[in-house]
Amino acid sequence: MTSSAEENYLKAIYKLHEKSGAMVTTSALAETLKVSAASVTDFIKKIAAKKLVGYEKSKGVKLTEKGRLVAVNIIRKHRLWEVWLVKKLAFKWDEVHEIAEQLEHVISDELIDHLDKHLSYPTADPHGDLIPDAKGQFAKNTSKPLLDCEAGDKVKFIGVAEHSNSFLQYLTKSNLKLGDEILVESIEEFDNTYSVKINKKENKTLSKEVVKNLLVAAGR
Amino acid sequence: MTSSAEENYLKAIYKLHEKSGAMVTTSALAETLKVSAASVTDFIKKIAAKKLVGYEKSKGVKLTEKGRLVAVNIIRKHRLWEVWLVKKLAFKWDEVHEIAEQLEHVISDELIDHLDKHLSYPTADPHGDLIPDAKGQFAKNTSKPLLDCEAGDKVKFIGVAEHSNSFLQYLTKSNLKLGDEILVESIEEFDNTYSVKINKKENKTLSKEVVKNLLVAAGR
DNA sequence: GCATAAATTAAGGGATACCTAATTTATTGT
DNA sequence: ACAATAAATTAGGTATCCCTTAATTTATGC
Repeated sequence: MTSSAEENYLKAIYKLHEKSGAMVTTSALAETLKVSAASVTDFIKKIAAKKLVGYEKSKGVKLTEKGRLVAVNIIRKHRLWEVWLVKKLAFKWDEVHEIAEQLEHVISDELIDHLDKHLSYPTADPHGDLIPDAKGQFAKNTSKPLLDCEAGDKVKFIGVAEHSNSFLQYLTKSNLKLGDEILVESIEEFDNTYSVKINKKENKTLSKEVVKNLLVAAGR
Repeated sequence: MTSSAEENYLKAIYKLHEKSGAMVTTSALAETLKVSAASVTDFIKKIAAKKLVGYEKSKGVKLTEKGRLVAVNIIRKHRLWEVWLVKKLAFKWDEVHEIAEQLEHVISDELIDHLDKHLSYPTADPHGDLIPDAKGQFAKNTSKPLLDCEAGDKVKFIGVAEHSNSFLQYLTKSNLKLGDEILVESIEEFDNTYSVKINKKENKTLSKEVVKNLLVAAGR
């Protein structure tokens, strides 16, 4: 049995590791989970005793295979619920995170299997984040930031690297949606502002901040 | 804010009151919630302090209007989730209770509103139990036990008075579903066994135990 | 190697929901 | 009416969970 708190710690460790590739530090966890470092050390000892993480004192933690499975399963549930909320319940992509945060802790593998089927086995959530399969496997990630593109590139908008409501709402307001085709017409070298054409129609200028957080795949 | 435990107490009080019409006793609650009577007395004091129940020492409790709203809202959520599980996720009617028991505690009125709409505002759950509206109002209950019918009556099977898996599975095995037409052909006076015809086709013999728990409405 | 930052230990707090045992209060049969 | 019995309450805890501050130890950067 894993409690919600445990699941949240494991999820946080997974995501922090994903970002840095290294062992996850106590302070990073304290920061993301909004608790004191002492609480983190405490809690880590508990989940280490359960073999969910490997812990090297003063160095940090990393997930064991067992812990990784729990974390990935929570991520799977979270993302499937988000798909459901958007696709079936007509929520906006900036409205689903908090609700999915609760739904992800509901226990029933059967439920998730049925939900997965009901949604026709989606591979990405409404923000383009990949959904691992029931065995914890992710499809290969083919996305890169639009910032890595050059003038002349024609790509497809498939995800966001930043999930804040304000960014999501900015995109909505700008009428940018997953699936849109983006043609890079020119890049201002001075400030990395991108001039792009969306879906062969609309011209837009995107700041570096935005371009950094738009994830795209080679268009075709 | 109400915790899951509180919600479960309120729901239990609601249902026990519904059954007996009287104040709900400590021992009845202890029995349904599988805790000691002392724990119930303890807990009751807490929810009484929150004005969720009226408490008369040694007499019992009843819901205040505030408590009734919380209870009815939980019942609403539970039943809507059950509808969803059966209608959209293809669960059987004997598989949904435990899952709904978890989902009912997820907090978000918006979520429930959207779910309600997604399901086209159902008025009954998969067992025929009425679903209160967002204001806590139930439609008028028109059902009665088949036991109250007489030979010659033609009625419609619209609910069950007993929710155990074994009874639900018995009905499934017997190919009896909500919506079926039941014509009472004869009643054995000795043991209250009913001979009925289902959907103008199939003849069945139903024991008193079964007949007591089949809820029907005047057919037409 | 020392100053600073990060992590850990020690000691404990508060919330939640539960328990047993002892006692009090109600109910019921005669 | 009252003794016997059943129901409810009080007293006095326990366990778990997850969190805290303060003090100390361990690592790291210059």
